[in-house]
Amino acid sequence: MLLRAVVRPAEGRMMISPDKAGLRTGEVAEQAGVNIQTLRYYERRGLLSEPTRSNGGHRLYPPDTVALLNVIKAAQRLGFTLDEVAELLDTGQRRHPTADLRQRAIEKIAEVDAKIADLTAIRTTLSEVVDARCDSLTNCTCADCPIPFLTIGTATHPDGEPA
Amino acid sequence: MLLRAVVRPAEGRMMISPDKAGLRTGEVAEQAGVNIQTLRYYERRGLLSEPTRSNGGHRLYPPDTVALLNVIKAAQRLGFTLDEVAELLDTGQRRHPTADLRQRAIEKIAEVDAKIADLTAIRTTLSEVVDARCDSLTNCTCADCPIPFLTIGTATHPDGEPA
DNA sequence: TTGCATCCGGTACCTGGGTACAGGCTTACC
DNA sequence: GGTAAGCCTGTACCCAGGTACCGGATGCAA
Repeated sequence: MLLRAVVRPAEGRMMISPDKAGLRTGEVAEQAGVNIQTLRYYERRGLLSEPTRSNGGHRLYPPDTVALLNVIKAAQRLGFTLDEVAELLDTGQRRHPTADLRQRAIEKIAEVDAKIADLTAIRTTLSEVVDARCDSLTNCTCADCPIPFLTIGTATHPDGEPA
Repeated sequence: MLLRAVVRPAEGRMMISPDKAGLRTGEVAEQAGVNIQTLRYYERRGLLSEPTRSNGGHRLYPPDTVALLNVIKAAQRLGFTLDEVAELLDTGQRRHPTADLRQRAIEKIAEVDAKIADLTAIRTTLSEVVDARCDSLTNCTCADCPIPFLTIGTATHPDGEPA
């Protein structure tokens, strides 16, 4: 397992989990910076597998859960939906996933490249705007106006799916 | 006005708008690849200004509306919310917007740079996955596994706002 | 002037990604 | 054993960004 979470020693008396038992929802939520409800939401969505439980039914998470949540958050910020993340994680846990994982990775690279290209284009435009050559988004009076970044971006969703 | 829409001659008998009157909702929607409802939604949201009307109350859009919709769609794909787009467009139409527009552009550049950095990081990871060095997202057995792209991405939303 | 496509406003609904709340049970320290 | 923090399930709600549907009015060509 490569996702090694940094499990800090618990601080308050309430937050100390018994040795070896696992992290409680509050601990995981705090360390990962997410809401407790979000943990259960992710469990429902299949992003987190069902953790073990205490005798009383409280969830006890393995310590690498925090790192996993960071993976999820990073992937989300990069434009992957929760379904895609779930799928990727699921794929990553199967027996001989190599070919499948590779294929998904190849597809994702194309998407990522398209996004980078779009962002780079708009970044260029923004820079030129900052360089005071533009005074308006729609009524710019400057000569060789950079604003029509309109033409970019059509590659991000090549299949025509809405953004 | 720099947004020059390519106004194709109308094709069917139903879709011919009277000369000079402007484009009808259906024409705009079709040419821009959006739903008619979306046009009215954007109008409510302030992204499209209220078009002129026929005597009977039907909307008649200026021809550059199609190009404007392409701007909106491009900006959206790049992670701008409709509110942000509306604000930018609005700013662009004011009397002396230069300083304001520049400031917004500067702020956006930082965001865009962060996103590009994130995407570049994940792209690298994906490439390495494709290079067959990884067989799993969460249980990879390869030596110097690239998968913890977990650490990236925290710069995209520096103010802690959710993704 | 009829007939059909299109458009109108209004309202309700949908998906994705969460959050909040209620009412009750556990945990853990004293 | 008492007590407060924390957790449980279930359900409802929120926001963004659209979409769908309704009953009725318009546009326009034949």
